[in-house]
Amino acid sequence: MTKGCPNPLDHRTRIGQTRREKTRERLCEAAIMVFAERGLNGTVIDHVVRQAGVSRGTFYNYFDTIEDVLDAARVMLKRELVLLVKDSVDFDRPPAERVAFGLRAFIEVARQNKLFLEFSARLGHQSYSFSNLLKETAPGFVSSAIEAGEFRPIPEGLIFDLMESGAIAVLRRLMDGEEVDVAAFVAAMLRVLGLSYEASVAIAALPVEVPQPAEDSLLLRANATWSASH
Amino acid sequence: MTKGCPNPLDHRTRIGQTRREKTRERLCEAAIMVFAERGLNGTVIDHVVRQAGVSRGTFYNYFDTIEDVLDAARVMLKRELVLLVKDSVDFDRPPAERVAFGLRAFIEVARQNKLFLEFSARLGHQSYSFSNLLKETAPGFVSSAIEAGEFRPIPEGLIFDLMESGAIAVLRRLMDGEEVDVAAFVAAMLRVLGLSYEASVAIAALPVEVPQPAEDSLLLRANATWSASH
Amino acid sequence: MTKGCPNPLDHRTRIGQTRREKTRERLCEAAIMVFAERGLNGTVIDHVVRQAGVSRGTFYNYFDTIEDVLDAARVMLKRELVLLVKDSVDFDRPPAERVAFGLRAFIEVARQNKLFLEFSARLGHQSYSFSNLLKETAPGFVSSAIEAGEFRPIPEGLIFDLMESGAIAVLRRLMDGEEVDVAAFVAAMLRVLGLSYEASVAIAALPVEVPQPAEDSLLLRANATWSASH
Amino acid sequence: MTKGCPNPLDHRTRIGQTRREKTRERLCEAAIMVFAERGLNGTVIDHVVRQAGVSRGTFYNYFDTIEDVLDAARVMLKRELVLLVKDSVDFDRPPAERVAFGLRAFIEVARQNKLFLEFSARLGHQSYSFSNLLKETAPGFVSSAIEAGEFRPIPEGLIFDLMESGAIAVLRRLMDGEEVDVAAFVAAMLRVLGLSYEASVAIAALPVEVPQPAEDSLLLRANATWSASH
DNA sequence: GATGAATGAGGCTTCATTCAT
DNA sequence: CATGAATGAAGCCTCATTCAT
Repeated sequence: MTKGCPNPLDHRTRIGQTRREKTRERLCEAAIMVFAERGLNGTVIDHVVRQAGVSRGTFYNYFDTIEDVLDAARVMLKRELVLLVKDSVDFDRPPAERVAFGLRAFIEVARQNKLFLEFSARLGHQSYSFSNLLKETAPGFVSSAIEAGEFRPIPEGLIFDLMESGAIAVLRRLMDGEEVDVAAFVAAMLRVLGLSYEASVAIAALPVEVPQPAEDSLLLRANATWSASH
Repeated sequence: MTKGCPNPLDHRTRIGQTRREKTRERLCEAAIMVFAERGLNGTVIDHVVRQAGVSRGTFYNYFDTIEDVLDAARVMLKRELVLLVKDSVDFDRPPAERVAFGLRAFIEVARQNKLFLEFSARLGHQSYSFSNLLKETAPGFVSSAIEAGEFRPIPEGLIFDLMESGAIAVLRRLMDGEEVDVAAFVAAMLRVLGLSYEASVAIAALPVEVPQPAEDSLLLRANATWSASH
Repeated sequence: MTKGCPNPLDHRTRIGQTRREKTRERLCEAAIMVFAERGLNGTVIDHVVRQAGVSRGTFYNYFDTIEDVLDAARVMLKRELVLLVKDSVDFDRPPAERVAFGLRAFIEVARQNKLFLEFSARLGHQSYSFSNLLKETAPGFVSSAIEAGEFRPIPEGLIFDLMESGAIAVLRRLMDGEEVDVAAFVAAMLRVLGLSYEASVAIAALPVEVPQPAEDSLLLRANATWSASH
Repeated sequence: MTKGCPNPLDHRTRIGQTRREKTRERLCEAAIMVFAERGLNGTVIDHVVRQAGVSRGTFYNYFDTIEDVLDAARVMLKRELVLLVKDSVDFDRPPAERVAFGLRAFIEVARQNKLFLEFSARLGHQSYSFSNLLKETAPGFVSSAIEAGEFRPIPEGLIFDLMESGAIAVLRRLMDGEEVDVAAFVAAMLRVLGLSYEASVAIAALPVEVPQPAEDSLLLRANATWSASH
């Protein structure tokens, strides 16, 4: 209550927590870069701490295993991606278009963000996964569309699995530098959902606006740091 | 001692090669079992040689790295699978049915052979892969069907990727003990190829005969040994 | 605010010293509990500061090493024990009875105070030691009794060593939950001092009143806290 | 069965086992030296392997922890000591003399073998222990003597504990370079067993022949190596 | 060829200690 | 004084690889 001299303990605590949070983020960012480059199995704690510029001991103040930091990194990435993809989808459009835009937005973000591409492709289904993203972005979305007669019946778990595993297969090709017909992939998924061949191709061909990550986003910052050294 | 064996060196050589081949197979079999249980990263050479009942040094007489023995094991498995799946497909049937039968045969073999299921699901796209299998079983098969108007246009690489990644996703669910609607998966793939929803569902529902591996096949022998200890 | 406190600096200093002393005691108490549980080698500074509820850095304001805090704790315990055992010994009794009472009082205190038992048994001869206690309680006591013809000649150092090492062996058995014939131990020590078998057994069998630690003693407080979590 | 060419496998196996046993002994010997110098807690695996002149990895081919090698070393030492002390005791002598000779032999061996002294004193009751030695050398020996009326009643466990803890206290004094009246200690133990003061002193004063370890004994070899570097 | 003991680089983990706030 | 984040030395342990028999 004393003006001009708030509880010094609180102050110290706040400072400490801020610093703590910052270090944690540095570790996650570093982990993303290392994972992107070496995959989960090629990554050891030493790589991460060196990339983060902290000491080995510091790592253990925040995580117990290399998997733990991957989990944390995944969560951070996912948070940003959900926002990003959500932005790119117009909720007034019919379900098929929303699926098409979401898938393409996801792939385009990866295509334009090499770090993210490597991370997602390499980590495969262990990484942030599209199906989870879809579930979080729009839970029950497919089911309702099926009930509404927009899609034909298919188990929701299956369509999520196919989208995720398919998207990762696409990213893997992109990472290897191969040409990929993204529209064909999107159209295929739409047919899985019951659309006719013609409709699937038409909707998959609609122009899509690729969402741009915010200037200060983890995605952009990490990509910048990472690209600098490649 | 052997009548009609003029050159003892030849004999010894032949005997030696037989023994050599047998040891190699033992190592591969052992590797499959260990990989099925622990995945690629959990597996170390010691596990394999102990399972095979040979000495550590012997391993290096046949392979250089743990990946090498995995490769060899993959090849052996694939050889058996190609035969198995080929058997189950009647080449007089229309392409859609052949795709449906092939996919289902593959999944059913895995469902009935726990060792193979674990191996394929765990190794994921690193394992023997379905798309490779498809390519080897019937190269150009999809393209011709497209040209013949049986399927609608789609890049051959893409459809292979989707089938492989989708099939592995299915196996992973099976391995986790989840219920999987295999027919729905097969129907989805048929729609990707351009069939109508009704046709896809109808063909996916056709009864399929699961091919049985030969008594002395690697698949069956290894599965028996492995199941004995689980 | 305090009436009759002319020099605020003195006041602050005094307050500070009080606080300082209290923190020091908290650390010692905590150390005793941790040592009792994990022994010297299993104990790390972190355990102690967490038990004491202070920060890691604070530890270094009071001690340099983990051994230092053990030393301090030992001193505190010993101070209390000397008083306790002294109370239980009637100085008008003959030397043999005083030895018997002292030994039994010591062992009974440990028997009734689980924390102290674990601490003493685990730390062994590194802990507060009985021979030191004896020396401090009654220096020269044995020598005089020998000169007075109450005991038979034996090097004072040796008898102290035997009592200490023997008592700790007894405590160790108690800690392991074994039955221990304390009277037999006491009688044995009396025979070492030259008493006849019959006399030793008779005196060791005399009823002894176990001294009770004061309500606010370190012994009782720490034991309470510690017992609460076991 | 073939003369002149016994099974080569057997031969190799035998060679291997011999080598294996030798390395194991080297590690134990090394461990004894290191423990003697630094105690259990000051000893780390690196010290032992360096002393043994083998690689770090080799250690793990034989033991899992530093405690394990201590156990093994204890067993080896004990085996030698049992023989040594047994030799020094004339089984025709009365029980009191046998106890006296055994105790003195043990202490004299330690006094003349610096390595063994340090090892026993430092490891304390964790080390090879006298009471175990006594139990193994002559199980039930004390009980029978009590029944025969040679000693007075005392729990066997207690007398063993007192002898062990007392002997170690004596060794500790010796290690610290203090003068120790070994005869007084032995006499004390005899009085514990019920002998009169005069008898105890008389028997403890009997001349004792110190047993000499065999030339190729672990005790002598290790002591030589160790003394060379002190 | 087969064997398995020995090796040592590489990664993991703990914990005493420092120091800015 | 108290705090706790950061540090890095020190020890632990695994495992691919070599090599004498």
